[in-house]
Amino acid sequence: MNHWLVKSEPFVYSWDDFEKAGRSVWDGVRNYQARNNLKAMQKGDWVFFYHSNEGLAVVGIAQVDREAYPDPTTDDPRWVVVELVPVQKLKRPVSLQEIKLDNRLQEIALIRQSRLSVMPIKREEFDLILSFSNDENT
DNA sequence: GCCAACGTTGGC
DNA sequence: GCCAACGTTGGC
Repeated sequence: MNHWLVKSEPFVYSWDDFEKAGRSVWDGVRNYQARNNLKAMQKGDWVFFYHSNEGLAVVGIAQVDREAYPDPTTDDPRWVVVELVPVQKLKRPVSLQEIKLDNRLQEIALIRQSRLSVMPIKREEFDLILSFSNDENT
């Protein structure tokens, strides 16, 4: 069981769009590192849904429902997609700022490698961010 | 809107 | 195989 974080620009595809649709084919990834992460996803893995550019926060939890297969939006065989389903919206969004402020989260790719759009995240980091969202005071 | 970081491309 | 030029992403 692995944990991941994917980014989406909310004015292109937001958590609400995702929830409304009930499922998403995660296409358009054109970066090898991100692609390799997509390929490593297994059905049932947990995935944080992060709003980039606007919002700048983790907003919800998704789950991998279908593992990598060729990206139907291109003939190029190098690229793949996975299918995600929404699990639940976070009680409150956890902002990038908060993540940056916590010593225990300094190693996550969201900070270290800000341009990567699909990244692995450690279980402890996942749990910590999740605990932030359940804490009204932060 | 700007710019830093980083990936990709192409000339040599 | 190196590196300059260029494009893209994403935070600020």
